Amino acid sequence: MTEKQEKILEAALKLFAEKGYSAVSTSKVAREAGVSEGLIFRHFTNKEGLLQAIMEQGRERAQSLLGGVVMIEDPKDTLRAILSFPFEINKSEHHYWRLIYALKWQADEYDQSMSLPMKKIAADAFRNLGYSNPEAEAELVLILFDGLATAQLLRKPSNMEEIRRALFDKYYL
Amino acid sequence: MTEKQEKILEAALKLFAEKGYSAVSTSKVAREAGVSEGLIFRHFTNKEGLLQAIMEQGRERAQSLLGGVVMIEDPKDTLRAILSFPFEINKSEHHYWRLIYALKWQADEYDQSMSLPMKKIAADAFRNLGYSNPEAEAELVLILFDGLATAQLLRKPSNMEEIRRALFDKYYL
Amino acid sequence: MTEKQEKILEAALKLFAEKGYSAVSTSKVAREAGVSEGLIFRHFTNKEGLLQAIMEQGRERAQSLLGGVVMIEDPKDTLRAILSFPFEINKSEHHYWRLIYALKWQADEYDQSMSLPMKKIAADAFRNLGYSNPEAEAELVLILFDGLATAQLLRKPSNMEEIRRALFDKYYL
Amino acid sequence: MTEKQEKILEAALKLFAEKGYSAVSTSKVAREAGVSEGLIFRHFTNKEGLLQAIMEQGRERAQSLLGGVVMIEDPKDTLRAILSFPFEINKSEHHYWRLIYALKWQADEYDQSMSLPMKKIAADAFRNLGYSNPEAEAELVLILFDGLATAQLLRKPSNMEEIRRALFDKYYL
DNA sequence: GATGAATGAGCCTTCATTCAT
DNA sequence: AATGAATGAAGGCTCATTCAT
Repeated sequence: MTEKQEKILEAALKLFAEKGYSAVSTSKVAREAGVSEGLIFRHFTNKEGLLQAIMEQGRERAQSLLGGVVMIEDPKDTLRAILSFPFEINKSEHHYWRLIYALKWQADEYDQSMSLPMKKIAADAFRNLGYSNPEAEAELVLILFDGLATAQLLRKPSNMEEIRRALFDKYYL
Repeated sequence: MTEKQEKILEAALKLFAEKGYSAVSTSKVAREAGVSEGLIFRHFTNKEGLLQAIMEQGRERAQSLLGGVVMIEDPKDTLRAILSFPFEINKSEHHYWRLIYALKWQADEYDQSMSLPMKKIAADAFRNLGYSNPEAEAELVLILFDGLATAQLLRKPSNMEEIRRALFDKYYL
Repeated sequence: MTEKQEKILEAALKLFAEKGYSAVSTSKVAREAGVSEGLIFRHFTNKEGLLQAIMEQGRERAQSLLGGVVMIEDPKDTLRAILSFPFEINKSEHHYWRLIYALKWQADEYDQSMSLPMKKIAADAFRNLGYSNPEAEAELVLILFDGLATAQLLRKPSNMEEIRRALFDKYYL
Repeated sequence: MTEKQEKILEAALKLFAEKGYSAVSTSKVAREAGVSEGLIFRHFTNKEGLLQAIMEQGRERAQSLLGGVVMIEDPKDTLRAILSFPFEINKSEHHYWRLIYALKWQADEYDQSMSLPMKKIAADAFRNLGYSNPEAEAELVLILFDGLATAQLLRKPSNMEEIRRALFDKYYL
C-alpha cells in the first residue's frame, strides 16, 4: 500500500461519507487526494473497487473490535460492550460508520456480515442471563445498535451519557 | 394534479427509495412513469423539485399520523402508539419511509421536523409516568424508533411480534 | 391581425433584438407577450415564421421611407436624406433596426432588398452632381450608412450632431 | 496548447463566425474539429470559455496591429493605415473579424477595448492636421471603419479599390 | 508508478412543436 | 381563437474509464 494509495482511500472515505457514493465523482476524489485521475483506476480498477477497498479496511477494523467482545466472559459485560460501541465512535471511525450506514439504504440487499455475528454473541449473553426469548432480545439489541449509531452519527444529541444510563438501566447493566 | 403528474411522483418515489436519489436519473423516472422526460421538468421544474414534491406529500401524511398521537390521554398508550409506528409501516408507506431514511444520510443537516415534535410528546408521557429523566428517555424512544424503522425497512426480521413484546416489557406496556 | 398577434410580434421583436434570435425561446416570447405557447404556432406556424412576420412589417415601413426619398429632386437633398436616416432612428424603430443588423451577421447570404435600391438612388444623385465615380461613391454611402447605424444602435456616441456636421462637410451638404 | 486544442479553437472560430455563437452547438464544434465533445469542456471549461479563448487570441493579434499604427509619425499615414485595415482583412483573419462583429450585436454592452485606443490615435492625427473638430472626425473614422468592415465581411463589393480611392480623396490622403 | 489528454455514454434541462380540450 | 399538457430531439455539461507517454 503506497502513500498515494492511502491518500486516495482516505479522500474517498471522507467524500463518500459526506456526500454519498454516487454523488461523488472520481475526479473529485482525485483532486481531494492530490493525485491524477488515472491513478485511481490503476490501483482500484473501478469506482466500485475503490468503495470495496474502503469497506474491506473497515470490515477488518470492525472484526477486530468484535473479536474483543467474544473474549468477554461475563454476559452483562458482553452486552455493555456491544451497546457501548455506538457511544464510542471516535472521530477517526466516524467517516467509516457514516459511509456504512449511508450505503445500507442503497444496497440491493442488506449486508449481514456485521450484524449476524453480533446477534449471535448477544443471544448467547441473554441465554446465559436466563432471558425467556434470547433471540428476540438479541434482535432488539441490534435494533438499539442501529438507532444509537444513527443518533451518534446524525442527530448528535448532547445528553448521550444520560441516554446510556437510561438504556443500561433497562438491562440492569 | 393530472394523472401523469401522479404517475411521475409514484415512479420517482419508488426508484428514489430503492436506489437512492442521486443514483436515479430523470430519464429512468420518466421511463418508469411511462412519460416523456420533458414532462418532469414542466411539472416539477427540477429533479430536486420532484424530490421536494414527494417529501411534501409524505410530510402531510406523517403529520396527520402524529396528530393522532397527540390526542391520546393515557401516557402508556402514547408510548405504545409511538413505538408501534415502525412495526406498522404498510406497503404503501414503505417507499416513502425508505426514502426518508436514505436521505437522512445524504442531507447536509439533519431534518428535525419529524423527530422534534415526537420527542416532545414522548417526554411528556415519561414525565406523567414519573420517570426520573424524561428527556433522556424521550431521546431513547427516538433512538428506538430509528432502530426499529431500520429493521423493518432493511433487515426485515421474521419475529417482529416477539421483538415488540420484548421491547414493550421494558416499558411495562 | 388580432390584438394578441400584435402582442406576440411586439414581444418577439423586442426580445430578438435584445438577445438575438436563437438565444430567445418561443416560450419566453409567449411569456413576454402574455399569451400561451401554442398560440405563437397557430398564428405564425414556426419560430422562423414569427421572425419573417417581423421582418415583413419592418420591410414595409422601410420601403415607405425609401419611397419618400425617391420623390426628392435636388440630389444634395437626396444625399442629405439618406445619410440622415441613421441619425434619426427613433425609439420605436430602434428594436427593428437592431434586429436587422444583428441578423445580417447570421444569415447565410446578405439581404440586398434594402441596400440595392438605396444604392441606385445614391448613384443617381452622385451622377447628377457630376462625381467622377458615382458607383463607388454610392457604395461609400452604403458603407457610411452601415457604420452610422452601428454607431447609433450600439456605441451611441454623445456628439452625433457634430459627427453629422463633419460628415456633411465632406459632401458639401 | 495541444494539437487538439488548436483544432477545437479553429473549428469553433469558423462555426461561430458563420452561424453565430448561440446557433452552434458544442457537439457541432466537436464534430467539425474531429474531437470528442467532452474534450471541449476539459480544455475550455465552458462553451463560453471556448468563446473567450478565441477572443483572447484575436485580441492579441489585433493589439499588435494597433501597436504598429502608434509608431507612425505622419498623421496622414496614420489615417491611411487605420482606414486601410478593413480593406486588408485577409482570409485567415476573416473568421475572427466576422465573429467580433456578430458578437457586438448580441453582447449586453459594447466592448470598447478596440475602438477606444483607435479613436484616440485618430483624434491625435486630426489634431495634428489642424482639423477644427478632431473628436467628431475621429468618431467618424470609427464609423467608417465599422461600415467598411461590414462591407468587406458581408456585402463584399467588387470595386473595393475604387471605394478606397473615393474615401481617401475626402481626406486628401 | 504516475500523469493527464482523450473518449463516449449518460445526465439534467430546454426547446420547438403538436394536440386534445 | 386560445390554452397548456405532452412530446422527442437536442443542448450544455459531467462522468467513469482508457491509454499513450
